[in-house]
Amino acid sequence: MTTIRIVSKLAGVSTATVSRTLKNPELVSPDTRQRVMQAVQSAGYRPNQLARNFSSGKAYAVLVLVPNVANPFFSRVIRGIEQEAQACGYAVLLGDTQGSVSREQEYARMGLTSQADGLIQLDSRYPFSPEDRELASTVPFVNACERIDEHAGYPVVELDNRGAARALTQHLLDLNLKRLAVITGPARSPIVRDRLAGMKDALLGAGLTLDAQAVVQGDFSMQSGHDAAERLLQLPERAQAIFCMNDEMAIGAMRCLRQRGLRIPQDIAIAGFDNIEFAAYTEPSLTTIDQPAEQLGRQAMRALYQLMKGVPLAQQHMMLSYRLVVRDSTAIITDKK
Amino acid sequence: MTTIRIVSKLAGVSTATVSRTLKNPELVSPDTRQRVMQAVQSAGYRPNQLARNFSSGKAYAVLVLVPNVANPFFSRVIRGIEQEAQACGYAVLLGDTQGSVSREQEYARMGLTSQADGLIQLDSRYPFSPEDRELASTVPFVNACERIDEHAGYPVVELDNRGAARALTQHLLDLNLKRLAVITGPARSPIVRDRLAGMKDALLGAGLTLDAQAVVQGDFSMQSGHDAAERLLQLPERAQAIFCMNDEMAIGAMRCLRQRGLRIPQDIAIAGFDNIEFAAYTEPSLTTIDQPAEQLGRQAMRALYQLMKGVPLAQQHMMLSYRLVVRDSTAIITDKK
DNA sequence: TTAAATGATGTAACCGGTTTCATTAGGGCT
DNA sequence: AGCCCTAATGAAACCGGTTACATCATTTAA
Repeated sequence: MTTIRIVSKLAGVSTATVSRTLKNPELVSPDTRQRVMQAVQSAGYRPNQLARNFSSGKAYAVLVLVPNVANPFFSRVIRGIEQEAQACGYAVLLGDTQGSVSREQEYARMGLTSQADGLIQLDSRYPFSPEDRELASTVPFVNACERIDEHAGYPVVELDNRGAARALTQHLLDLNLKRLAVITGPARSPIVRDRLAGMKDALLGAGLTLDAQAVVQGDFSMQSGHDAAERLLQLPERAQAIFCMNDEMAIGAMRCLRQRGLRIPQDIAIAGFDNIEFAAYTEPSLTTIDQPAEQLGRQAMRALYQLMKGVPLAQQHMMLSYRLVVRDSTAIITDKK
Repeated sequence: MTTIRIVSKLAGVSTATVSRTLKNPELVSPDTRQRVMQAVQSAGYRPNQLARNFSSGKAYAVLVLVPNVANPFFSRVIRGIEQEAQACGYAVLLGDTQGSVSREQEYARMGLTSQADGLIQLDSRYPFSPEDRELASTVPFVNACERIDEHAGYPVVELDNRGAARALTQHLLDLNLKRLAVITGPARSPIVRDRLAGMKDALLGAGLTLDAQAVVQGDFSMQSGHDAAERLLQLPERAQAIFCMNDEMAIGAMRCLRQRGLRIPQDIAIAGFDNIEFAAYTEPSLTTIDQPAEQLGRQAMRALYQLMKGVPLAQQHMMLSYRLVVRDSTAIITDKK
């Protein structure tokens, strides 16, 4: 391997000068600069990044913890993170935790060993193991999309989930649909609670309440949406609309409803959340809340970058706004008064 | 930061002994070992991975180049890579190239600067820039899913695309469908050519040929599938079945057909490729070729691991087998003779 | 004319592990 | 007792950059 010493010999200068030529050319006289560049060229020299990192004590890499890269929403968030990271001169280390706490903790350790300069967690858990907590307190950390439960205190970039759920519910109410059902995600998830709260906000405003039986839990998978819809159909009184807490579950639910011969939205309306690309291509197309996934990722990375530079964040809690996307799955004609 | 020297002081031994205790405990006497572990504990010592990497000359990281992480197929492949990498003690660096050659080359450079010990390319291009080629020849490299065009010579892990396309086409022919159309991907892609060849194999076997007009090019996006279907419908004679080279385009095409009031599969059958999760939830559900995406990823990572260890590969060309998944989009009842 | 400031470059320490080689102590054998 | 072998440990080099500090030449200011 060609090292800086070889190049310095070739150019007849010291290693310091070679280093300077490459990093701060303005500190070197023009003709020395030229001689060095010449030597770099002819030797095919590439500064060893490992040595640079070691020397600077930085890895120039951030670790992204995600429960599942194959999830269409998360993968978009990661895309956003990646773009911003690239722009900041950072590489992205991927940590697919598969929802496993131990894998998460194992990955998180990379923050303590300087393998990653910062962490972005897309799940609702503080990733460090209890015994690592104290050391971990100095590791730049940002939480995105999901909010960490517990006693918070971590920077978080998320959607206005409550507001979004409220707006979506209001949309359903505006269609004169009064008996609403909801397919939630895992109960431990703070965003599920936020969205539920938003839904109740809107119902309350209309003088309605949510029947406990009409709240069914899923796990954000299509299959679970399908199963949840099945359970909802067994209730004595059929809901007029189902609000699903992500698009995948809505897609699963829609399939179940169609199999039962129900027409969407005439017999029952459906709404999702996220606005994944497929939502526009379902039959019927899916009304949903658009989450600016890439934006969320970029914003999280930007915040992390601040932290890594040692700049305190202007605000710990960054909330991005949603957009209601009305499509055919709630296309009901009402006579507006 | 706690360093190995601090720990060595604490334990009253040399740094060498601390290092040995952590990496080769059997070289250290039991009571020294205990004393060192004690010191490690009380100091909260974590060996700096940056220093380890530098010292060993390895980054213990592999770079994955992907045109788009948000693609459901690629993200599954990445999942497979990640799992296997984790098992091999390697981290995964994500390089989303967005199809841009320059981003690709910029990332590939990480292989030359020791930031990554190996590369996996999921696109059909050799990622190094022309001036880097010579140096790059020593960088462990594996190509997966897509095959690099040119003068090959790189290890590749891919599906038996030709066989799969042949089987799928045969399935359509068995349903007594004779006028077939196809929505392809970008013409430069070798897998597109392979699949086209497989399709022609089957047609030839049935004494049929593919009408040049019935071959329409897409770009693997849903929108392009929609548009391509539109074009196919404008042909004088309507095809009886459309073979789409991925599921997304099939989904786009299906949407177009339904908008035109055509029934699937009665009026026109549809088949996709990949078997992404959504294929089972479309209306009607989609007949497709199942690609073992995670498998492809794992296999690619395993091959790369071999190369990084310096073990030559038993075979340069690894082909995984497909599985035909018949669903409703080709559910046509035929009277079997 | 001389002191001080500036610019260009070199020397060598440094980052935090790993590892080679040397040294020492202890055990077994003749 | 004397020798050899092995196990345990330490001293120090090393990995390849970066950078603080020293040095020297040249210019500027007084």
